[in-house]
Amino acid sequence: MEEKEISQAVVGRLPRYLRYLGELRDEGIERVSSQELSDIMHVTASQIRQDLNTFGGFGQQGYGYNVGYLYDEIGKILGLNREHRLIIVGAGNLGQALVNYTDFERRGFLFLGIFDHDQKVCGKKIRGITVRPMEEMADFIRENQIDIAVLTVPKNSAAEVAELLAADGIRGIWNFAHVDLQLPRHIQVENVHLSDSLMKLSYNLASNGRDDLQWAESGQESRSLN
Amino acid sequence: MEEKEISQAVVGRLPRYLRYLGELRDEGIERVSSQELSDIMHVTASQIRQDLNTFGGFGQQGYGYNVGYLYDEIGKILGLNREHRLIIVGAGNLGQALVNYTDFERRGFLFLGIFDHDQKVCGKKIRGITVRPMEEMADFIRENQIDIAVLTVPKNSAAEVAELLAADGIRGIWNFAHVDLQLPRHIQVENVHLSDSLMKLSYNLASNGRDDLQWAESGQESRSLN
DNA sequence: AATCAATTGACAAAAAATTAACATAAGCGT
DNA sequence: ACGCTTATGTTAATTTTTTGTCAATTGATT
Repeated sequence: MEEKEISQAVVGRLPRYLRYLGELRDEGIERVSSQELSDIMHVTASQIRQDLNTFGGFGQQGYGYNVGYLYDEIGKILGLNREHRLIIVGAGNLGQALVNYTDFERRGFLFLGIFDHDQKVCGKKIRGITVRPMEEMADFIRENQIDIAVLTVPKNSAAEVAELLAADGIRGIWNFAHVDLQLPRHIQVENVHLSDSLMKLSYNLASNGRDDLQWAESGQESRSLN
Repeated sequence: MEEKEISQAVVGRLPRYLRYLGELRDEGIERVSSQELSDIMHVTASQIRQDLNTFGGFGQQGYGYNVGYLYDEIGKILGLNREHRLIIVGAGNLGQALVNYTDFERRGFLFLGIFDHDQKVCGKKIRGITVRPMEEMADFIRENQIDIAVLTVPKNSAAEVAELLAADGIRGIWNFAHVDLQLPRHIQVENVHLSDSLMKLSYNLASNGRDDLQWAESGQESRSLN
């Protein structure tokens, strides 16, 4: 299945390509060259071509790239062509905020369950989804073929809960807890360490004045955040 | 002031060093070698020494690093020794969740104001902070010496609001809106593009089975955020 | 049909980041 | 005090990432 080990740096840029291609598509633009995209996105045309070619020849010499086609292909690469079934673990403020953010659903990320240790919030409904006690989680994951768990529990219980999730057959964890999870390698972990991000901003404020690139991309770090 | 242009890759790793050093310190451990830290954090000892030396010689040959001292120094580098004064712009679910997350305050990031366009939420109190109308924002920023704005408005109004903030003298923007902001270079922007992060996770699930590193760092990265 | 302009995909070069190696300095034990 | 061990800071090597270049291919134009 796998070809030759694609770097996370490249993968991290794909969502941004997708976003700009979506905008072009919505404007009714059918074709785009790497140079045009370069001008809009402020990355080199060479990098765009290199990145896209990592996954295949989506363009045509002398023509450029078909916006709609490229959009779809990148979406497929990112796994957006298939449905993802998620649960939120930890019904605190952040967990609730994520459930209420409907953009994810439009991308095929379906929030199917919410779990919390606290009996007081169990039973409460958030956007139509009932908060359930942790005890029901294992069965729920299996019965509803959940593949991703969003971990929004306090940092001191994160490791423990993550191990439960791993045991219950979860394939990926979107980790908002401020710890590094140690799990079997077949389980994918994507960290969102908000305080790390804020500290990076703080650093860049402190070491001010420098002519940093304003146009960095998120993650990796943009530079931002990432 | 500035020495020789420090890479964002290095900066992005500092918060993680800080986190592990804080844990060691809390355990009462006074000294640590790059090799010990390497074992705990799963990065090479060489990288740790290289990273730390970017900012100065914090260690001592034959001894290692003093945990408390190193912790403090990294904190200073990240600007955590001084107070940061923030406002939240956009009192939606995410904005409210961030205000309620008290860990930031412990690091010296003080939420002093919340602003929203919607008259219905104005006047509401979130953790003691009153939501104010956007019209009052400019004065508030000046009167309270706000340096960072947390941008949690919908993506279609983000650019507009960001320009207001820039005009009002904000120095940094922590941007949760799913757009790239185009602002004067002296304004630092740190992006948190959550959907990008989720797509990365989706990719790594799709291209499964690969023996990806379980121990990647956030941002950037890491394969996280950032 | 033939030429011209545009633009990719591939390869090469350059730059950046990571890892390795090692000389040097500090502590520790005898 | 002396030698041995430890572990940094630094330089060098390696690897990865990014950027530049160009032949080859397509579409447009005459």
